Amino acid sequence: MKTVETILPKFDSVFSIDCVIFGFDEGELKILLIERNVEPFKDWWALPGYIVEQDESLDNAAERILYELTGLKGIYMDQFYTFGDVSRHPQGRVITVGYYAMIRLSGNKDLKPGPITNYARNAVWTPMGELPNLAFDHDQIFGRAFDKVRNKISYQPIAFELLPEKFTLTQLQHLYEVILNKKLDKRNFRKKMLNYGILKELDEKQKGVSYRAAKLYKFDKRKYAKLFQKELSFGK
Amino acid sequence: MKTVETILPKFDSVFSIDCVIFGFDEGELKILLIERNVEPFKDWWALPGYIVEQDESLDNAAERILYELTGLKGIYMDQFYTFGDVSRHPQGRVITVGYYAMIRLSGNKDLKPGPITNYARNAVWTPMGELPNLAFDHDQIFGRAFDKVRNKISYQPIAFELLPEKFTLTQLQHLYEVILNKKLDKRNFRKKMLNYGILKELDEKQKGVSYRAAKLYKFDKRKYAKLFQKELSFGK
DNA sequence: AGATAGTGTGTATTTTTTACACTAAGTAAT
DNA sequence: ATTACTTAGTGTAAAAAATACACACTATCT
Repeated sequence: MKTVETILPKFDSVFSIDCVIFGFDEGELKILLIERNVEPFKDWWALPGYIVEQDESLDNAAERILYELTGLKGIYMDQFYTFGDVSRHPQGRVITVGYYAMIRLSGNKDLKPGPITNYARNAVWTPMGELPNLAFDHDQIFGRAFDKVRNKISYQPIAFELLPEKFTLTQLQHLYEVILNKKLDKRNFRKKMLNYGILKELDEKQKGVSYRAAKLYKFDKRKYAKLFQKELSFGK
Repeated sequence: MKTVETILPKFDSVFSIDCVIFGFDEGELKILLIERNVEPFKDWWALPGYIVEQDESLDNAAERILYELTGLKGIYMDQFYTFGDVSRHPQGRVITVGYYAMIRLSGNKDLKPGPITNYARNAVWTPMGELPNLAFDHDQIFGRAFDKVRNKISYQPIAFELLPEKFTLTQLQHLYEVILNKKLDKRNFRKKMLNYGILKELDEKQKGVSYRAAKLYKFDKRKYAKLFQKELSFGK
């Protein structure tokens, strides 16, 4: 640390955004990590993040960072916490605002691989079970993001952001199970989910599976909006 | 706004803390507001807040601001959101981290009146029903803090931070009613609250009331710690 | 034709939440 | 000491929500 500080210029105060970008693919929950190509923490894996420009709001900065990295716009993002320990960055005072985002990975044609900049050599969707130690306090940032998501999924329909537009109830249940880290009862899950009345049953079935194909459903935003006043409770 | 900008020096980027300080007294929920004595928004009411120093963490800064204003330490504080719109401060880019705090007002001997500095001419505990329009985006900040508290009180025992150490069940219920903004059933409330097993019944009774005195209770931190893994649900 | 793998469905039990009203205890006034 | 007043304190029944649990069906593959 000391060496780094003396080699690199010091700066005063900066704010940055760090993003925990969740993706769900083939039943697996992943997050997008970049491999740093600059000091400090060169060669470490880290959460994608960047300095907030003078003329952009925090929300815009988060969207911009996500766009630069994935080519996607209009993604669900949510601010969850701000990290401001004095020495969280070895080069100076950096206060960082944490955002998480949720992306449909399966069959998402718009999704570009992260552009390789001089600060990130690599961007990789990393399964939750295989996370390396991250640079700075990013382990802590990730932990808090995941806590927030786990909590939020229980009362807000954010799971749908991770699924393809048409999905089966089993896929939905698996996603809940992965995030909540517990098995749910199939019959009870379906009963509850269908009872909310926010799913639209389609006339279509799953394709390309070597067993009985399941019905496909869609999240019904209209119906959800109507129920919005009442807090729902999912997956508990 | 334009005038202010031209009179006062511009600065680049700063982060600040703004505090929503809740107090509960005689059945009334209040927040601590200061009356600004400097531009911009001179003479307006505002949330207490200040610039974060280079060498202090966000949490420390929040504690410091609270201490300077009330003389209290060790108060329950919680970060709830960070506000970063580009033009939220007319003089430059100020990103502000919102914290809320909870203080027992009734009989709190340590509580000093806020010191009058050159930036705040006055500090006043203002009942929730009588809030004026606030400076900057402080209305919005307050709103989010209150939402957070309303939500948090339903599953975490933060209400006790606002009550005196010894309190009656009716006082506790009133506090929930004020925060949740709805009447609760007396029998159901008591049943539920006592069932959690986190209250300790004392051998004492309320004094100085002109009617039958109620039993006093204490929040039992030990028992709560044991139950902590389970999420509790209060007041729903 | 049979093996395989996941789909889809109902009921009984327990737990939690809700609704609801009167008596008891202490204080204050006469 | 009687009375009026005000809040404390208590239980039960009904409704709603959560849980536990197992098997027949259907599509595909060989």
